Parts: sequence; C-alpha cells; structure tokens
Amino acid sequence: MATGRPPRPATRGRGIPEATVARLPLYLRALTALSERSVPTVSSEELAGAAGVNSAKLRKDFSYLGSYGTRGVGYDVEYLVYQISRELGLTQDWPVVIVGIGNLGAALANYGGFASRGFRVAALMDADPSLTGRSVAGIEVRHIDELETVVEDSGVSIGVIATPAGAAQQVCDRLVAAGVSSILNFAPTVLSVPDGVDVRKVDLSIELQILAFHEQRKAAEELSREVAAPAAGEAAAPAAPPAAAPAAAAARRGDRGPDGDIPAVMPA
Amino acid sequence: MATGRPPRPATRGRGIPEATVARLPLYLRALTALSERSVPTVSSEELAGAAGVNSAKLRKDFSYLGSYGTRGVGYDVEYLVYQISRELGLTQDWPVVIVGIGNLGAALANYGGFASRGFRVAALMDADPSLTGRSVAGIEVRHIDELETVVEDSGVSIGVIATPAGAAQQVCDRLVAAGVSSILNFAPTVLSVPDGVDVRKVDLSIELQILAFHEQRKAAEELSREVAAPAAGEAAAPAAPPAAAPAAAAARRGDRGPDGDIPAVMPA
DNA sequence: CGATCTTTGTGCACGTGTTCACAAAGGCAT
DNA sequence: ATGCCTTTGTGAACACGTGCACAAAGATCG
Repeated sequence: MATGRPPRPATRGRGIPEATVARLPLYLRALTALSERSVPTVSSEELAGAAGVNSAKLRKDFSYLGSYGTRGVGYDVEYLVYQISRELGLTQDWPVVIVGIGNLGAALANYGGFASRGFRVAALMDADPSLTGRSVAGIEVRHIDELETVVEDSGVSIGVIATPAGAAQQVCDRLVAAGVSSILNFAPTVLSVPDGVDVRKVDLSIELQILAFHEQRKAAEELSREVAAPAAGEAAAPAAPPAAAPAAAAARRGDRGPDGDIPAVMPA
Repeated sequence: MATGRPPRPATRGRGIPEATVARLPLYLRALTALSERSVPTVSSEELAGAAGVNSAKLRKDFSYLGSYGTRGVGYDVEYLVYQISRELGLTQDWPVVIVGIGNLGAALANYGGFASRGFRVAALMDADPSLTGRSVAGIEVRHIDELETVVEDSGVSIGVIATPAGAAQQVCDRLVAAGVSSILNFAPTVLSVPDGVDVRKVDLSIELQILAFHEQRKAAEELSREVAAPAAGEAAAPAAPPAAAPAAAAARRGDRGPDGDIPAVMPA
C-alpha cells in the first residue's frame, strides 16, 4: 500500500501540458474582459467562443488546473482570473529588461500590454552611446555595459532582445551569464543557450513566409478549380482586378482547420 | 481521364505538414547564410545544427519536398535555397499592407527582413489624419479610407494589423472584404474571419506570460530541491551572485523539451 | 572494380495534443 | 424531496508530430 501512489503521476505530477500553458493567457484575456463588464459566471462554451477555441479543449485545459467550475452553471469569472493568474505566475512582479532600443525596442517599451499583467520594464539598454541618457517611454536608456549591474540589482530574470541579428547571440550570452533564464528574442537568429534557459522567438519574417506559403497554395487551388470547372459559378463576371477577387473566392473554400485560422507555431 | 486526378489525395496531396512549413523559413535562413559564404553543400547534421533542430526532423521535413539530397554528400545549398523558396512562394512578389502606423507599425515598416524575401510594403495606412502624408521608412502614410483602393490596385493579399486592439476587428473585416486572405495580427485580440482566410498572431504579452510560467516553475523547483537536499552537491561554494547561480543550477535539470528551448506556439 | 565509408530517406514506435461523447454533479423548479 | 435540465470533467479514440535506427544509395579510395 505504500507504493499505492502513482510513481510518476501523469505528465510530471501537476505538470500542465505546454499547449495548455500557451492558451492560458488567451483565456485570461477573455476573462479579464468579462470581469470588466462585471459578468459573474461564464460557461465553457461562451468563454471558448471569446477565446477562439473549442469548448472541449478549454474544459480539458482547465481540468489541469483543478476543478474550478460548477456543473450546471459554469465558471466564476473572478475566481478563474485569480487561479490562472496564479498559475502563470502573474501574481508576482516580473522585472524585464529590454536590450536594443531601435524602432522595435522603442515600440516594445511603449507597449501598454506590458504593465497590465505583472510585467515591469526595469531597464532599457543599448550599445549606442548616443542613445544612453535619452528617455524612451519615460524610462532612461542605459548603456549595455551596465547590463550585469541592472540584472543583479533589479533581480531581472526575463530579458527581451530587440537588437540586430548580429548582436543577438552576444547579448543573449551576457544576459544568461548575468542570471537571466528566460529570453524573448525578436532578432532573426537562432540563439543557443544552456539547458534550463527558455527562449521564445518572435520572427516577423517567418510569419510572413508561412502566410505566403498558404497564400500560394490557395491561389494554386483556385487555379486548378477554375481549370477543372471552367465558368461554373462565377462565370466571367469579375474580369476586372486580377488579384483581389479570385483570392477572396479561393478563400471561401475553407480547406484548413476546423476554425478559420491555423495555429501559429514556431520553434525557438 | 479528366477526373483521373485524385479527388482528395491523402493529406492534401503533396500537402506539407504544418509543422514542417513553419520550419522551412528557418532552414532557408540558415541556407542563405551558407550561400553567402559560398558553401557548396551541407549535410543534414550541419544544417540542423545551424537551424537549431534535430537532424532526423530536418531530413524528414525535406523528404516532403522531394529527394533533393545526395547520399554520402549532403544537400546542394543553392539548389535547396531555390526549392524551399519556391515551395514557400517566395519566388514571387508579395505586396503587403501595414495598417496602424504607431510605434510598432513604424518599426515593422523599417524592418529590413521584409524586402529581403519577396515581401514588399505596398502601403502604410492609418486612421489618424495627422499622420497621412507623412513619410515612414520612405513610404508615404495613406489614410485608412483608401484601404480598398490600395488593396485592389496593388493586388495585396497579405495584410498586417498593428492597430490598437479596439480597431483590429474592424480593420480586419475591411481587409477581408477588400480581398486580403492572409493576415498577420499584432493586436492583442482574437480576430474572427471567414473560412479560407489565414490569421497568424504575434502577441508580446502572451509570450511573456508563457515565459513567466516557466520562470515560476523553475523557481519553485529550485526551491523544493534546496529543501529536499540542503547543501548537497554544490555546497556553499558559489556564494557570490545570488541570482545567477541558483537559476543555472535549476537549469541543469532539463525537464523541458529535448533541446534547451521550447516551441513557441500560439493559437491565432 | 570492389570494398568501405558517409549520409540520405524512411518505417516504426512513441509521445503529445485534439476531439468526441457521455456519465456524474449540481442547480432549480415544483 | 424529487426529478429535470444544464454544464462540467474526463475516458477513450484519433490525429499529428517527433525521434530512433537502419537499409539503401552514392562517393571515394585502393
């Protein structure tokens, strides 16, 4: 009976699947909106709609956190907001350092969504001496040489890299050496980091290329349909603009996932 | 023989898995770097290293495109660059319209990675009349009212939304109505679109929240380890910087994925 | 020209994530 | 209280993605 307990309970104990973690912020946003409208409870169906996911998936996601719903009623909005916030670690303050204050870095510094959820811009840093001392989004830009000091003094554990690609790995190494163990990388480079350091990447160029792929596929499909069934539904009516109209027509088809959209996946 | 063609062949015929499509741009970038260094051929092992993926995965990915490698040698860099570019639809020009020229929109307009790969900023648009006429990144900002005209005239099929969350859905609807069938959304909102329209989302706040989750988990794990085995392996040796050492120690564990990093997934 | 060595391409097993479908649980009306 | 109605929580089937391991293919060298 001693060994009666599962030796390796499910996915690492109360380990929440990565896919679920990625959706929690989405639920949280939807719930926050409901909270602001003073909606007391919400059903999985409604919330799923607002978050743009399947209701079964949402319920399963929540089941990893515990049984926070009431059958026949739904979920208590305030309570769920708290539980998800806690699970995501948003009940504490996360000082963040942004490195590279170019166009993008400045945009990030100005981004409101930051402070709204436990994140605080502890410092802005750049290698360009002509920038240091200047104020961006009400925060003084400091020179990159102070990076180690800033990380240590402010207890920063999350770093955002918004430098050119060439400088990214170097900055990354310094961040990690200074004690940062989570990095959000906007530079178009593959960062190599030691075990235990999390890297997430945001790459505009990659996203566009993925869209281009699908766009091309849609165009090809449309073309083959026109060839297969010439002058079927839309006749030769829209003979004017060559690009726009056919694209929209191809769109209608809906060959992709269950919803209209597709998951935006990208390896770090 | 007309209908001899497969009506719905397998995973959409030569349908490439979504996960593979998402990695192709990564390979392409690594290959482009090799090409610039005039490297003639590359093995799956080397390329996988440069792209930060498993070599078996890379080979399987390429196998969906065809048999472009030579056993015992590797892949011809130039040839692969071409094949992947073609598959992604980068051999043609993709006019892109950016809506919302705030900090972020301006950063995107200035982003070099755009033009490098078949993408061309056809227009910048904003609802603020005080912005129209002004030049950003050498491109004149036009008023949102001209959106339909621009999309039609330039044959735009990809739109980038960089507006505040409140305006995103409205802009999205107009884009779709005008014929745009691929949208890259930077606004923190769930966009609803008709079937056949692809939406990919980039959300800074969500990425940070996912990082916070892992950061919290690492901290908790570190804590429990210290409690479970006080002064076990690392003694009190690195008693210096309080932040870096513990984090790195927790890191060692490697509880996450096979590689050091985790896939950055996000539903649109 | 055959042996050997390298590297691809892929069958197979495994793990993760998604979806369905339904029993159990709770509220609510009577 | 009892029964009905709604909605959750989850078991099980399925789909997808990953990684191993190896046979086949080709280059290279003696």
